Amino acid sequence: MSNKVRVRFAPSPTGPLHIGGVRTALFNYLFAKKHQGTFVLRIEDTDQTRYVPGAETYILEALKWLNIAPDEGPNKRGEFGPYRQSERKNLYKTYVDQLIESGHAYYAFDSSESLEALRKGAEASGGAFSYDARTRNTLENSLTLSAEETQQRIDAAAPFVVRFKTPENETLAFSDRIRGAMEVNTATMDDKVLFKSDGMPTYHMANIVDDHLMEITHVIRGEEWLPSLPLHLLLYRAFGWEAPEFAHLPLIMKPVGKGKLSKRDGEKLGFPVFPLEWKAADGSVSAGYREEGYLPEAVINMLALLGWNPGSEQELFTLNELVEAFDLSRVNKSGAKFDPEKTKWFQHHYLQQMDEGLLTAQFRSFLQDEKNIRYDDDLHHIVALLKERATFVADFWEQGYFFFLAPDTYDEKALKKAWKEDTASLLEKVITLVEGTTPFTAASVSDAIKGWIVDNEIGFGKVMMPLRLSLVGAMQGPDVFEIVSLLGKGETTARMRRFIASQA
RNA sequence: GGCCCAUUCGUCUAGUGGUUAGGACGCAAGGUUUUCAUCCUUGAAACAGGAGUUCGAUUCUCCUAUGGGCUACCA
Repeated sequence: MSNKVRVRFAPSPTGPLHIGGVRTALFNYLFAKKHQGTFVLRIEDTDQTRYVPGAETYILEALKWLNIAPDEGPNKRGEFGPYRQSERKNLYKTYVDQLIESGHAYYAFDSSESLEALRKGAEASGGAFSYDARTRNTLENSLTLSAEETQQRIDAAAPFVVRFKTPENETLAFSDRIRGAMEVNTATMDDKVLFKSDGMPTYHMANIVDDHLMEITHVIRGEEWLPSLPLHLLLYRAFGWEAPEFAHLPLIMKPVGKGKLSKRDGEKLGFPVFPLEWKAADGSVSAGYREEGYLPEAVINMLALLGWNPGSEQELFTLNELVEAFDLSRVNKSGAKFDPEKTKWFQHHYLQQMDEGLLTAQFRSFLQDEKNIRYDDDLHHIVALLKERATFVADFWEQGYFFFLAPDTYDEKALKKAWKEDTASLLEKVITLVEGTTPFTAASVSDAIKGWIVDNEIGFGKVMMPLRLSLVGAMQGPDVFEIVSLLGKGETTARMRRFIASQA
C-alpha cells in the first residue's frame, strides 16, 4: 500500500444529496487536499430496491457546483475503477468465499419470515432477537447443518445469505481520529449479513473490500457508522488486511426540536437542506441552495464550520484557506444544530465579494427571466448602489424595483407622516428645481434642492420624505438624489406629479 | 429494551486545574445614513445536576439526567 492519502466519499444513490452528506464530502475533500491526496467518489448502489435514477448525476453535479469535485469516480476514471459497486458485483463473491473458507463466515438459510417471527416472539416476551453467537447454533445455517446438507441446498439453488461469524466474547479496543479510544465486547454484536440472497454484498462487505482494493487510507464518514466500526475492524482482521484510519463525523441536527436534520425540516422552516433543487418522481420539488440564490462559497464556509473550527477566531474561509487550515483533530464530537440564519450571513458576505460585472450580468438575467424587463441603461450603477444591502441577486429587485417600475401605491404610514398642507406646493417647486438643473447629476440636484431648503428654512423632512415617497412608494432605498439622477428628469417629475395628483 | 457516542450563552463554538469563561450568528440599545438596509459601538446571554480527587474545579474520575446514533437480506 502506498502511503499517499486516499479518501473516499461513498454515497448511496437513493435520492438527492443531503446537506449532511455534502459536509461529509467536504471534509473528505479538505483532508485529501490538505495532504496532497486523492478524493474518490464511490457510488454504493448495492441496494437495487432503493436505487433512484438521476441521483448519481445529482451527486456529481452538486459536488461540481460546490467546487469539491472528486479526483476519481464513475465519471472520472482512475486505476481503481469501476467506481459503482453494482459494476463490481462479481468481485465480492470471491472475497465472501474466502471468508467462508477461513471460517469467518457461514451460509444461513433462514427465511426472512422465520427470522421475523423470532423477532416478534422475542419482542412479545420483552426481549430482542439477535442472530449471534448465542442463537446461531439453533438456526438453519452451515454451522448446524452437515456439509453435505449445506452443499445440497446450495446446489438446489435454495436462497441463502452469508453471515459474519462474530467472535464470541472478545473485548475489542480501537480508536477513532475524532473520538479517541473506544472499547466494545463482541458479545454485544450480532452476525451481520455480508452477502444477500440476491447476490449482492451488503454495505459492510462491499465497503471493506472496496476500501481495501481502492487503497483508502482514511475513512471519514458520519457518526451513524460508529456502531458498525467494530464489525468493519473484525472484517479487516479476518481478511488479514491492514485497516485504514477512521474518523466519525458528528451529525447535523435540525435547527429546532429533536433529531437529525431531515428533508421535512427544510420545508417546514423554509430553508434548503439540499445543495441543488431536486424534482422527485412523484413531482414534488425540494429546494436547493443553488436555486435559492446561494453562492457555493457561502454554503461551503457554513458547512465547514459545522462541527469543525480552526482554533482561531477566523470565520471567513475560502476553499483554499479551508484546505490549509483543516485538521481532523479539530473536528467536534457532538452533533451540531443547523442554523439557516448564519448561512445567510455568510451569503451576504460572499455576495459583497462578488465581481460587480458578474453581479450585474446576473441581475440583468434576473430582470429578463423573472420580471420580463429589459434594461439597457446603466445597470451596473444600480447594482453598485444597491449591493451592500443585498444578500441575494433577487434582493436587487426587492431593494430597487423602483428603478424599473413607478410606484402605484404609497406606504400609508409614511404617507401620513410625509403629507402636510403645503407638501403639494413644495413638491411643485422641487419639480421646477429638478427641471432647471444642468448638468443633471445626483450631486447637482442635491445641491440645488438642499440649497433651496436651507435658504428658505423649510426643513429637510418636509421635502425629503414626500420626495422619496413619490419616487419609491415607501421610505426605503439608497440616496434619493442617486435615484433622481438614475431616473432622469422626465421620469422623476412625472412620478412627482402623479404623487401630487393622487393626494389631491 | 440492548449497545455505543455526546453535553460551555437561544445557536455554532474557543478555552484552562486558579481567566472579567473569548469570538460569531441571532436579539436589544445607541451612532452613521435627513429614509430603509448596510456599517460601527455597546449590551443581555453559557460551563446540565450530584458526588469525589484537589488548597482550588468549567477543566480530572464516577454516578444521574438529558440529547443523539445504531439495533434490516438500507446505506
